[in-house]
Amino acid sequence: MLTLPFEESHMMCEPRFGANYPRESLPESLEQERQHEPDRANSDMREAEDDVSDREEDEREDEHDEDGLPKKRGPRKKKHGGKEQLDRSKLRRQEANARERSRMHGLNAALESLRKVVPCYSKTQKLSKIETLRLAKNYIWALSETLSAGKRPDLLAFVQTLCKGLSQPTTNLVAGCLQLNARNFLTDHNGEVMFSGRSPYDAMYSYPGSDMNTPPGHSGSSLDSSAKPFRHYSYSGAYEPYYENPSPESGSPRFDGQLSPPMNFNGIFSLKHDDPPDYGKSSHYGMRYCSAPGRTALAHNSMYRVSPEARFPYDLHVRSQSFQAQGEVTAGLMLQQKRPDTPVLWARISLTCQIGGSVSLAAGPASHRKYFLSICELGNERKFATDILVVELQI
DNA sequence: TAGGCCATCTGGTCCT
DNA sequence: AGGACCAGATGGCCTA
Repeated sequence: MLTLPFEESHMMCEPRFGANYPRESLPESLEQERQHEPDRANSDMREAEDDVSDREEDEREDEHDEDGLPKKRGPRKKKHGGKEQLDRSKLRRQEANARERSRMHGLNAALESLRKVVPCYSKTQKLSKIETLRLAKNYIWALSETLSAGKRPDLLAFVQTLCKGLSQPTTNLVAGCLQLNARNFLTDHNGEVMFSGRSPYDAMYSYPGSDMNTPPGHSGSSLDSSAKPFRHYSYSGAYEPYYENPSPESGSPRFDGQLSPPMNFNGIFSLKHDDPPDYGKSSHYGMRYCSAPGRTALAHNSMYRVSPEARFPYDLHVRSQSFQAQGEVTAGLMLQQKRPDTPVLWARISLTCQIGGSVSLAAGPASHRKYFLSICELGNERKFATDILVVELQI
């Protein structure tokens, strides 16, 4: 960013505007403050210190008290020696700057490694330092709570704990990050898993059945309707070392310092950042289609409507009227949130078509206001139109 | 354009 | 004495 090569650092060491900011122009009060509270002196005042220190020393020689006697004073500062000493002083300052720079880089590196082990790691959209620290604190807290509870927590409670004190954008990010991982385990209205695809994370890390891992007596959360699709907690990877592997040091691949927590391992950010520039900035949301190269657009005039079940202050917009469907197609549906102050924790979307073929529901992070539909096995060369699009959002 | 975030410089303080 | 650490100041970049 502003990093300059060390060779150029001497340019930065020059007084930035102190040289052009004569002390005579300082307000008297500031000048007095500077003398009596050196720790609060502004750096611009400090800038010229080197240049004026000798002059100050000379001026003090003439200071006398009310009785005309020389003021008592402490040990006098050593005057700058010759040019050599001045150069040495500058050199030491430059070295100190370099050390400080290096120290801050180390600090930033540590912060970066922290970013990688808290939820929502993204190379392209980094959490700020303060948000990283807050999220890390919340994450530790949430995991500690989970450990002391001895059972898998409610998703909502977990997310809420994670998001405490975070800014709204970070809150959205975290919530969305968690929920997108759960999209493959969503259930339809009958409670059946409709999408059996496996995410890269699933492929890498075996996922325990919730029934096997639910401690006795844990009959689900009080938010049954909302939590139902997430009975396989997407964020369970964070707990799996605890549930599956009693010893965190026993070689779990999840926290080897190389991988982000599983909840980040689903490409949500790649989706996000692969967006065209105008996509993310658009205030209107509609259908968006992401198809692999070579896939053919097969259908047009898809019709959508929000079912009466849609019960929230959202608008549904169709961005495009065509599907590209051959083999598997992923389409994106975006919703416009009328009340951005109200966090939406998850979305469930179901889609039926006039033609045959399996249509899977999908869901995404409501907080990102993007919902990706997976439409599989629609068949080749067959046009179709969607009949009903049901969107449910949990607020 | 204001505000947030950041890197850097800088001097003071503490520690070895 | 010198390095580490800290906090204030400053200016650049980015975004709403």
